[in-house]
Amino acid sequence: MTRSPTRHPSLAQRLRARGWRMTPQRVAIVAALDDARAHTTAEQVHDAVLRGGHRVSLATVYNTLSALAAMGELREVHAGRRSAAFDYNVDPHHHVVCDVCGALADLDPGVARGLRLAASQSNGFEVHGVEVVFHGRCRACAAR
Amino acid sequence: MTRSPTRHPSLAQRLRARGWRMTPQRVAIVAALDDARAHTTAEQVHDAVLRGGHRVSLATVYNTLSALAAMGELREVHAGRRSAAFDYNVDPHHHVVCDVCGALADLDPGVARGLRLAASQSNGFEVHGVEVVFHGRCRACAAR
DNA sequence: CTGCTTGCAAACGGTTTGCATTATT
DNA sequence: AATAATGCAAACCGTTTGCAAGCAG
Repeated sequence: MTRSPTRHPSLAQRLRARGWRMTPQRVAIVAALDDARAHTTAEQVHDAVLRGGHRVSLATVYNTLSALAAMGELREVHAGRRSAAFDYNVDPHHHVVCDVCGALADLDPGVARGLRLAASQSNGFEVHGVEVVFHGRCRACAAR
Repeated sequence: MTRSPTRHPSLAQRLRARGWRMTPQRVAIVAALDDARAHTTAEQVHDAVLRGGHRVSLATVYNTLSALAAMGELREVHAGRRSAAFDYNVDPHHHVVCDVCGALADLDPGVARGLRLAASQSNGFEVHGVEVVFHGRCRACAAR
């Protein structure tokens, strides 16, 4: 089969290809992200790394996640007043966030399809992205 | 002309009607809000009050704006990582925010009309509100 | 006179940074 | 060896809070 040798399927490989030094800390952080494959905060990633038996400072987790977000390997989501979430899924989609417990869930990607165009016509604004966050109560919190 | 005596057109009057003690600090804050009639941060309101020759602590501004938001007289908007904005316009509408200078502008209220229903069908989620924030660069920042 | 409101200053929580040390390439 | 990444602790910034003093109703 013909496969371009410059394609790197895993996150770790893509980072290596970008010239990233793959320190044990970065390996552990990337492993935690691959394992979760979901919205995670810096603290959650840090906890997961520690639980895995590795010692990484929270500052390094923050720096690493921010760098990954800056290069488009993660998407940073600021939902409400709580801490930032880093989304493993970088495809365009939106979220619902629970006002009570802060839970973050995905919304159908078909929703809000025509919105981007509409925004670009607003005040000569140059649109880079859209953050659509519905807030309310998740099923669990609404039940009690 | 027939006008109900229980209707209070001004913000100050509505607050009085709710039993709020109209201290000089609150009068000054409300005056600043009425004057701006726009998105303002706590700091901006504080500055405006000081410029008007009144002495109000920043803590009081924060407490007052939060209370007004809690009673629906302002809408709190969290756009991106910057500080919260308090929106004088509480009617449903959305925003565009500049990644460079943080400027916040309104978006056509017709946009995103069907979104709320869609969200309410997501995971049994009970929707209280929607924050739709487009980000990118405003005309001024895109020009330089 | 009652108790809500204020101001201060300190605490707070998430995040970033300066700098000396360490480790990858 | 050269250079990039780490850890620590302190700084940071927006926001909140505890408590004594003040003032509106």
